[in-house]
Amino acid sequence: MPKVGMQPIRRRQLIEATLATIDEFGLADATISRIAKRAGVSTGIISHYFNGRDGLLEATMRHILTDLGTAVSERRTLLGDAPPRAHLHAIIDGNFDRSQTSRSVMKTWLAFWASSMHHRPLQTLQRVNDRRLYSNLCAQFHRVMPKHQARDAARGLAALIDGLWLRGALAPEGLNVERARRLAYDYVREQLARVETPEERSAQAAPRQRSGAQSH
Amino acid sequence: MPKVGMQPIRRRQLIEATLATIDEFGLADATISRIAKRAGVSTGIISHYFNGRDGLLEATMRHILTDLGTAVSERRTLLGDAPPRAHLHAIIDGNFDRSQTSRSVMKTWLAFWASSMHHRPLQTLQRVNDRRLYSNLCAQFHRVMPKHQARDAARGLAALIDGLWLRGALAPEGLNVERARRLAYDYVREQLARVETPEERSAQAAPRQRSGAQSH
DNA sequence: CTTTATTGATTGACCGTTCAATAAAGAATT
DNA sequence: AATTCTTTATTGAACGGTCAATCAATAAAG
Repeated sequence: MPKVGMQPIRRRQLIEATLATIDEFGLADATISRIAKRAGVSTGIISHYFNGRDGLLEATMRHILTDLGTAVSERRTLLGDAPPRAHLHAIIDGNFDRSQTSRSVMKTWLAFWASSMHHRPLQTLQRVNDRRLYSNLCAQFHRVMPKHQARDAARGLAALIDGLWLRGALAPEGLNVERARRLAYDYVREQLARVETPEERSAQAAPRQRSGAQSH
Repeated sequence: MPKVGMQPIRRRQLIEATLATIDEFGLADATISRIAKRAGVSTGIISHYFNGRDGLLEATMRHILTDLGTAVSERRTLLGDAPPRAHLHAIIDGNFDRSQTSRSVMKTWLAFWASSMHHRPLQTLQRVNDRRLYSNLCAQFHRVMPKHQARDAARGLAALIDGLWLRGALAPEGLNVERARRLAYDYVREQLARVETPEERSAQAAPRQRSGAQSH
């Protein structure tokens, strides 16, 4: 066997260079020649390891998504069957993990969001991720409130997270992670406090869950 | 004077064609030849009326922003000094106005957001708009709560609006305008209800009710 | 006639991909 | 230990294609 083991090294280098290049020039002007130069390799190597520019971009998005998934599940596995609030906080914290809140990653995310509307492979990745966030949130809220209410709480929280994140990416001062988390926590608190609000309570009287009363 | 008065007609045509083309192909592939073909004119006309592609894109973003501003202020001028809740609802409604929730406009918005990170003229427009939304919200919340609390309420609501809007643009089923407005209304209600929460009350003293008794 | 409106072929720049050629690292052989 | 040998790694010039901008020429309205 000859010179081997370069693949994982080059892939990491190139994905890193892609993030930096998108950060500096934007997705449209992140040409393979710029990316290759930043990674310190020739352009041909990109096609060799990623089947061209599109493959590299897709791999870059996959990389960020994997980091996000890890950031969330690392926090949640520690929790076991902790109360919903703890899991919701863990999901929030994962979404605002350091790996997701650097300038280059936020910019790349936003670029991919826009691009995913017209690019099938990216669209698939983005939708899988969206649904995962939503259904994780929904499952936790559903532990303490009826399904229709849990759905709305999840929709609201998912939108709030994405919105904080989006505004952080666009704001000149960047994202204030601590404040973003606090605002999301507040939203969780309000939603959980509404569990037994007068309008919702009128139907039943179970102290913890209302497992019998889920009509749409 | 010879043949005159084409400018406003062509400008409207071309902006409309730009929105449709971005909707269909995405910003990166919205070439002047595609836009011109859709508008039924030649490519040269774009440079003639907009000083090139960038000018057309900037004018398109300006056009959407103007519509947004109109949608909001039309609703608010009717209100006079109505209570904060009414103004906040008007701002929400304006942001979810029909002119802002069509597929092509939402897609274009998202594309411009991403692009504005690397393109000065778009960045300026986008930031002016961001600040306008934030400070409008802030001013209304501040009428019934201390400034620091109003700021957080405004930050949260702004993020929620943008997030709902973003997720609507990306979701396969599109944006459910009614539901988005309801979720935003709910957020407003919760924030206004917190006006006299124990933690916040220690400094102030205004007559209000406790424990979730809101009027519509 | 004069000015505005409009065309569309041309031009120059740049981009992604390809591929023949070269380098380098281990394995096999001597 | 020196030598081929073989496979992977890597280069970068060449190619075909596309795009935005330009501009000389034409059309049309007063």
